[in-house]
Amino acid sequence: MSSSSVPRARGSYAKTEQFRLDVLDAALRILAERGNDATTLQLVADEVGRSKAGLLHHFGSRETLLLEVVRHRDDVNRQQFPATEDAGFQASLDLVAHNATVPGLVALFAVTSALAAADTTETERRRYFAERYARTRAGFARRIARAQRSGALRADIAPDAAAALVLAAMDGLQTQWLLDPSIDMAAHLRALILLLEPTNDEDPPPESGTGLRA
Amino acid sequence: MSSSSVPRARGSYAKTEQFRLDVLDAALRILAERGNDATTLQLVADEVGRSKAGLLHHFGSRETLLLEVVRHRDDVNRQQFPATEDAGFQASLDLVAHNATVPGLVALFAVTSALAAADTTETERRRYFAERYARTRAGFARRIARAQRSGALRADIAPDAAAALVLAAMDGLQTQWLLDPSIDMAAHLRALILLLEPTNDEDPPPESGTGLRA
DNA sequence: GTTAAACCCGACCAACGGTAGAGTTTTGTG
DNA sequence: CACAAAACTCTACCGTTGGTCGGGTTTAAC
Repeated sequence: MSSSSVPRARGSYAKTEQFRLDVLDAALRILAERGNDATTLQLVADEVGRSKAGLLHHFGSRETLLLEVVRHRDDVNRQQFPATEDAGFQASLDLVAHNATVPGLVALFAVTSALAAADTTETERRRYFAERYARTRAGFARRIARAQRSGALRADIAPDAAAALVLAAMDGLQTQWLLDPSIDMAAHLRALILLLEPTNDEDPPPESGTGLRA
Repeated sequence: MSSSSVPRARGSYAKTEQFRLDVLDAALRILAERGNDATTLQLVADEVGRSKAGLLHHFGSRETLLLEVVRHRDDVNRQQFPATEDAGFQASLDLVAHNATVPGLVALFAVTSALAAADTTETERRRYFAERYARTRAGFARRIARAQRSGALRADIAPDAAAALVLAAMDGLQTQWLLDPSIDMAAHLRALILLLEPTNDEDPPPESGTGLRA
């Protein structure tokens, strides 16, 4: 009775995983150089030598495919710039500095997060970004609260507010930088972090961590 | 020879201007409740009792129409929340508080500005937002510089950096708020402004202007 | 080796933004 | 007022797009 009537589930083929990665890679390349609207399923399919219908079989819809690209890049970034618990905002500053070398990727995130935020229904895209922002904010807030207790950051601002501000600044500066590449994202983010540090003509903190003054 | 062969130019019909405003109004309504992708020319045309081709005659393309919606709302906002030269950030705080009542409008701006920033070619949309951001930033920077000279704001941050940060925070907080309406945009923006003010346990500034402490 | 799930694609579809062209309305001018 | 032409408006049509469908092919578990 155990091996009848119930359709046994099976996994994917061996080469499927690699194929999916190839697609995400190709999609990212095309997105970066042609933009959101001009990135069609046909173009991506041609790039990987498959059919449009084949892509839809694996990803379900164009929107899901694009979201998977974002998700994958998030994973890569998270491995490359791990938010270590003690390094303050150094990881964030490194990430911002790195982002300044990959405008296509920054543009993809800007567009996708905006579309997610503008979704009127509860889509997978919206869920993903809502959870992503909440998680990032919580991580920032936790580290800020600790830094405040140790005296490394001024304590007259709520950790949640400071976390939301740092995250907002990173996002907003990206938009400004895309529109005008002379904007220095990392420098401006450092300026915000300096504002969060105690005024050092009254009680010098243990150490700064950013080593830039203005 | 003066009145021959040269086609004399003429203006629009009398009712055209009102029609264009009706279209922008209808488009904004549909955008707000259905989102960017679901807002089709046919829907807008039906809403104003005209044909799709009629709209294209007046606006040239869908993209231009959506940009005109943004441009018009910008004009309205600029009249309703004029950036008075002496009121510090009060006008910005009022605008942010007002925005918290019109999510559809906020979403439209978030999506359009992101798309503009992601445009790979030099589109009208991109030009508009680039100029808009540059102008806003310059206005902020000028008022911040003056406030620094008068001692109302701390002077250990470059006015350009502070201006970029305030603008970035306004943008970034909107995205966060759209994804999670429990985020208090105005409160967090006030928190940033407080960071920009001098630490008042050493040299009390003339007056605060925001009247909130945290 | 057999079976069924996973894969893959050509053909098709509805909806979209946009164009073409012909007819109608408005408006400046003689 | 007459009239010419710009401005307007629509129906019909087009190419592309994302997505579906059905049937063949490949892979993998037993």
